[in-house]
This record gives sequence, C-alpha cells and structure tokens, in this order.
Amino acid sequence: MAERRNTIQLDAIKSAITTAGRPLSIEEILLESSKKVSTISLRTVYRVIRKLEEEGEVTAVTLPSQPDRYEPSEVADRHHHHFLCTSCDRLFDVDGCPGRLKSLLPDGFVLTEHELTLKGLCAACT
Amino acid sequence: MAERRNTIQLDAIKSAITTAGRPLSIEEILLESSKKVSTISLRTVYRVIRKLEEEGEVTAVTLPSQPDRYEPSEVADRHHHHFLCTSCDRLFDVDGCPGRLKSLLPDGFVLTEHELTLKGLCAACT
DNA sequence: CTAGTTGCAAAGCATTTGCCTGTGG
DNA sequence: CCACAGGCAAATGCTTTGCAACTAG
Repeated sequence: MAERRNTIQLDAIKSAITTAGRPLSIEEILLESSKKVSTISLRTVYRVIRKLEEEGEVTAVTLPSQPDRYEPSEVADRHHHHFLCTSCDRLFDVDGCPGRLKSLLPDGFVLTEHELTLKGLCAACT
Repeated sequence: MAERRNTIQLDAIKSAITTAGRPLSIEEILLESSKKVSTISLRTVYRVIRKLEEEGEVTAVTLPSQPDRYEPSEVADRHHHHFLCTSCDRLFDVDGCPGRLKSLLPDGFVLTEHELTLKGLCAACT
C-alpha cells in the first residue's frame, strides 16, 4: 500500500539537512529548502521531518529555550557536542570530547551521558 | 514607600533555596516550603521567586525540556556545572570543569561560555 | 487515482500571570 | 493600613497540528 512518492519537497528537505553540516531548526530547514522549492510550506517541513524522524533518518537536538534542531542520524550517532553562535544563533557540530568527566562527580553518582554546549562567536560572526 | 514585610512564606522560600544545595524547580520550591507553611500557594512561589530574581538574589538554571530551576546567585556565580539524575529528576551542582575546551573549536571560532550537563544516577537512586 | 502539499486557523502545552478578596506585619 | 498571600481562571508564547481544497507522482 504505502506507495512512496518522491516529491521535490522531500528532496529539498533531505538535501538541506545533509548538506548543512550542522543541525538545522525547522525554520532554517524551511528557509534552506525554499531555495529549491520556493512554495514549500512550514506545514510540509513539519510533516516530512516527523516522518524522517520516525524512520530514524534524522535526530533532534534539543537546547534550552531554543526550538529543536535536526541532523542526520548518522551524524547524531557519532558522539559529539555543539557550538551555539550567540550572534547568528546557528548551531554547529563540534567533534571531540573533553574527557575526565567522571572525576567531577560526587561520590556514589553514576555517569551515563553528558552534554556539552559551547557558546561564542562562529567564524562568520567574528 | 516600598515597605518591606518579612512574611513566613518569604522565609520558607528563601530557606528552601539556600538549604537545598542544588537548584530547585518552582514545584520543588513549593513542595519544600510547604513543609514549613502548609498553605503556601504556587502563585506566591512565583511572585517571590520573580522578586528575588529581579533583586539578584537567585539565578535561574535552564535545561532543555525542563522547567527552570533556581539557586542562590552566590552559588550560581561560582563557575560550575550540573548533574541531572535521570531517575528522580533532581538536579545537582558539580564543581570543577573539564578544561581543554578551546582545543575542540573549529578555526576562527571564539569561545565565551560553555555549559556541561552530566546525566546518570544520583547517589540516592543507584 | 491517491499520496502529498498548501495555507491558515486553531490546538496543544506547560509555564506564568491577572484579578480580586482576604489577612497579617 | 497596605503589602502580601491565596485561588483560580485565563493569558502567554511558542511550537505543532487539523482540515479541506488543491496538485502532482
């Protein structure tokens, strides 16, 4: 049944996400895919992203007081952190990890995950 | 003009925040101060916390998908990070800092702040 | 022939506030 | 006597969706 159609909107959205090299917000995805399909709507971006998310193709990145951003799951699955530019509000991936985290813990605490968000100015905003 | 009254509610809230030793959510503050003033209302917690925040006595801690939590500004001003227990949902302060963060940055990026959130199980939930 | 798209209006949703009546510092 | 507390109901501020009519794979 589930006949799968390959629409230009789906294409534009997928391409936006994989090309960006950083997690994009719904608005950013809308903006970016508009360049290919000028009439694309916010509604469609939401619908497609939800579907890609369910299918496990994209993963959400959540920051405080910020809308979720999305990146390809294969990128998200590689352990990494993020850099938020406080000027242009764009989020970037940062490879590597400071390590030595367990030594920060109080006694009796067990560490299972951690999130590091760096903030400052990106190269374009410096 | 601003006649200042020292109510038992204000007392209970201040005491809850300073005694906890960790950032408390509005709900947690309500719960904790209820032990001293059983009739205290959510409305009052909000009103008092806002005032203390404006006066710079308490500082908000914001996490993704979590209500804000509050701690005394003197604690917040000492650079530290947080540990979120994924079982009891309580947030703890963690002293120290992994360092070596600048080396993670791409070229041309300028680092001004960073936030580290550790997650796992607290001593009580292990 | 239908999955997919649009566009807008409306629905979440969780936190925060307004208001108005009491009350206690 | 007036700043503050209490109790709801309602606003707020987003992000997300429902719907019904179109469009295109």
